[in-house]
Amino acid sequence: MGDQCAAARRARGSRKAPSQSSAPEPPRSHSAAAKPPARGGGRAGAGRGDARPPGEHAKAINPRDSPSPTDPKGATPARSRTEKGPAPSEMGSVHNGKGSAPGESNAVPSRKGAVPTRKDSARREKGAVPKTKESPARGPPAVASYCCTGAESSVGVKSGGVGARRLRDVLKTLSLGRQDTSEASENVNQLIRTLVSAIRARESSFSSIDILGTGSYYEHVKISAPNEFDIMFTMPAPRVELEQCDGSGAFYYVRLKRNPQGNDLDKFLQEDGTLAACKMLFALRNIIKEISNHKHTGPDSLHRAGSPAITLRIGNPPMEISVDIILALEVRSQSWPASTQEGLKIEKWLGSKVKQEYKWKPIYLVPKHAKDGRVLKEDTWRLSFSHIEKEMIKNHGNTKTCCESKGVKCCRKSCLKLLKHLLDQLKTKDGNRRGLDKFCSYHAKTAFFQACVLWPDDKQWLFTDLESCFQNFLDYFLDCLNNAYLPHFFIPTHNLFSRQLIDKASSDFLSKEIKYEINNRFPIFELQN
DNA sequence: TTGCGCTAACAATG
DNA sequence: CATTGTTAGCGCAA
Repeated sequence: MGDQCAAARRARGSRKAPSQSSAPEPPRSHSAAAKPPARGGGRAGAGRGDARPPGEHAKAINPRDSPSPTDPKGATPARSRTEKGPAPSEMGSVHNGKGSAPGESNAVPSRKGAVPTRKDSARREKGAVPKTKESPARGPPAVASYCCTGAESSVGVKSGGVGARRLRDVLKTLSLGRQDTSEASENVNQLIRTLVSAIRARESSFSSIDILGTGSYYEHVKISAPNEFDIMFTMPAPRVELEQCDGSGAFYYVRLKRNPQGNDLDKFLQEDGTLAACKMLFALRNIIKEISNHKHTGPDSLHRAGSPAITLRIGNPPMEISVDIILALEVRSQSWPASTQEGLKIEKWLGSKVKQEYKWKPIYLVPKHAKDGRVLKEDTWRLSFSHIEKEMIKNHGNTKTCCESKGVKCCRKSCLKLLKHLLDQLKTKDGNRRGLDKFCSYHAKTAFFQACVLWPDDKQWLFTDLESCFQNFLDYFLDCLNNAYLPHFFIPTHNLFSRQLIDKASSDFLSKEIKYEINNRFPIFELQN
């Protein structure tokens, strides 16, 4: 999926010289307790004293724990920016969202929701970095934010400093063009409307499917180009019984509760009474294939084994769009499975009321093979919470007015976009080698939600603190990698970074690459896509 | 089913 | 940098 896109455009350089700037230590600090970190970020350094958080912090800068500062030139400066480099990107990963992981869950570290906290990070990687406040880690005055190069000056640059400015410039290049979006959405909507009406007419079992846009485009966090659309075809299901089929708590066998008069799904039942995911997917795929006949790519490229999606491609290369159709059973009026019990810990962030409302919503089941060791179990279904994820991203503030025209703008979505972009670029650069192909945008999204819980307050995500917030977010992501622990947001026992899913080598490699980017002010962001 | 009102996000303007 | 106009998506009601 994914790919380049037209985009190469934009990007121009022009940014001011690096000057110094520095932000007075970004507040990164929040220990798990979440203190208000951010603030301060760039803006004036005013009393740094106060701004700094308690905890450790210090790392304010870049030298973060990375073992090697990689930074060659000592402190600094100036980086050459290559302004133009090709580089297609896009995380191709939209891949199947969550990975499939069998039961794993390996040890879930005890820190439950808490998450690592930067102390953890500090300590891993040799204790080297001191992190106490005044003594920043490595010698140099580290100061100043990663953005600034050695110079210390802490003078604040207004809004954040050079680093912040660069990040904002990067964000700008990630935004979707209006014209492209307009054309893409029209084509996609047209396609979907056609498909749905044909499917409804052609197969009575599918007569009540409905459309639910999910994924980054509909969450407004799509980056670079409107070239990937995820659309669920939801199908109301009668009451069902779920039988967990592995230890992850994400995969299930589905049985219909007795229903005297039968129902639309009967034809997809197997002898043991379970609902055959494969059969349903197959039926859907056939209809889609007939309808979209030849027009879109060849038939068999439609569906990747094990993936819940049927992928259609429309348009031509410069602006090719991939549309993922995902069949989903909608189960309502049933409480969520036990494995979700400890998940969705959003009380402090969005509030218990909101949580309760979410819990009343249906859950979805998408056809996806569970992998047990090396055995593929077919006809299993995976829980999907795409609708809630979309809702949370849309309504992401601790206060009601977050990001409203009248309210204060936060940088949550920006941070997520930047992380996605970073992963995309790294994958592109390394050609998905060294295991980077195992990472997908769902990891970024999950880490994002966890970070929102870790730092629930809007004040911890002020847009003016973009730079330090992004730093903190990356630190958290690195912690997850290093601890091999990134719990699924709704199913905490499902560890997306378990060693079974992501081997140590892959995770160490990604971790190293990210640290390098951090320490060198994200040279990879200079590449154009 | 259609249309209205609202929001988020672009894009142009100054 | 703030303002304003435009568009897509979405929920709601006629």
